[in-house]
Amino acid sequence: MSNNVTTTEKGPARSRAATRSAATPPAGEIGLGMLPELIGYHVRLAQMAVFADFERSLGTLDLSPGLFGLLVIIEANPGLRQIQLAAAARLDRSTLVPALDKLEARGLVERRAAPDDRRSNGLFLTRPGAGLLQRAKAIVRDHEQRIAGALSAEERAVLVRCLDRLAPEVRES
Amino acid sequence: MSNNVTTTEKGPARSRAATRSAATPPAGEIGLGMLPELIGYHVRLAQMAVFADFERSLGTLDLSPGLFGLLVIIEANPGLRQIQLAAAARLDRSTLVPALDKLEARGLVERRAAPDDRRSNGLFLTRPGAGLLQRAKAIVRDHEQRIAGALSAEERAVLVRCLDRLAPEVRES
DNA sequence: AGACGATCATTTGATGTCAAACAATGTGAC
DNA sequence: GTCACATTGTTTGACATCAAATGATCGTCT
Repeated sequence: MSNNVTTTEKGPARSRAATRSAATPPAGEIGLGMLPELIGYHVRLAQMAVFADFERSLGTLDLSPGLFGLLVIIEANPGLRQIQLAAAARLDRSTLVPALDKLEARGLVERRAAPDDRRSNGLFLTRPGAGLLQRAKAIVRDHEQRIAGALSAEERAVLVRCLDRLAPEVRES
Repeated sequence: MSNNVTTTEKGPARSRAATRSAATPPAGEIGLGMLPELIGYHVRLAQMAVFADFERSLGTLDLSPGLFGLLVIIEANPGLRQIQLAAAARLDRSTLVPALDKLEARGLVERRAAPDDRRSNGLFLTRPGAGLLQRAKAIVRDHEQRIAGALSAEERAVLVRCLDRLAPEVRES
């Protein structure tokens, strides 16, 4: 079965093939059209490269960039509610549930019933969680130097400032 | 309610809470710890903001940023093989399959059996696909102006050059 | 020619994400 | 006080993505 698709058409589509020679890239290279003119394209490539290195670095601790971010925010705000953590981490609150389940199952985070509101949980790092986070932070600082090593301190500052000014309409933070 | 924070801890967590005052956010605000010091954090926020605007802009044409990119690359390289498109778009070839299924179902793209290799398909824009892409490109140019409107041409160039120099070790392109 | 490994598209499974629906709880209007 | 509505965490469903396995085909080596 396999080929569901087009396959054996021979008819009208043929004419389009003629245009091909005109737009064909120089040789074995693949053209990207207007994509390199778009800032979002470069942002996406940078994001993928940075995250790949981030993930590889923290792999030894079995932490993803997302989980690391959650630990950092919880450490900075002990007792945080899930909905607040979701907002701070830019995640949907439903996305947070399995992530916290994982962290809690590993004994890194605790959900304690909030005293004033029985709907919500207060989030806390356990002692092992705090310890792991310290090691993770050191690794992340190394990672930061590695990925931004080609940029001077001033260039990094300029980069961050430009990034923060992108798409101001869409940012609610 | 709001202030989750310090307040009602009594147990062992208290010691940690002590260190907290140093890093405590001003008031009802939620602290982010070291995250804002990380370039990857700002890249991620920028990516989310840019893609949100991108998606909103192209929503009228029912195109996602990813599908738009595929159309652009196919237009620039008629007859491209799926594996080549996957590499150019930085997608796994298995991810490409449902995406092309969608584009083909909408009559925007054609998979034609390659003449020289019966394993692979040549990808082509249909006439409606090319027409839709032209409209999408115009929308994307508007989007580009909107998201980068706060940056001068020179700043944009600097931004892109800095982005492209991030994580050089991980980039194979 | 035949056989073995490589390559291409696809299928399947696992994961991360959002959105909608839900139950429990809180808040405000009356 | 009671009832309607809002909020919190969770469950479920849809979707994008990667990775591994599969079937068909290609290339090569002998």
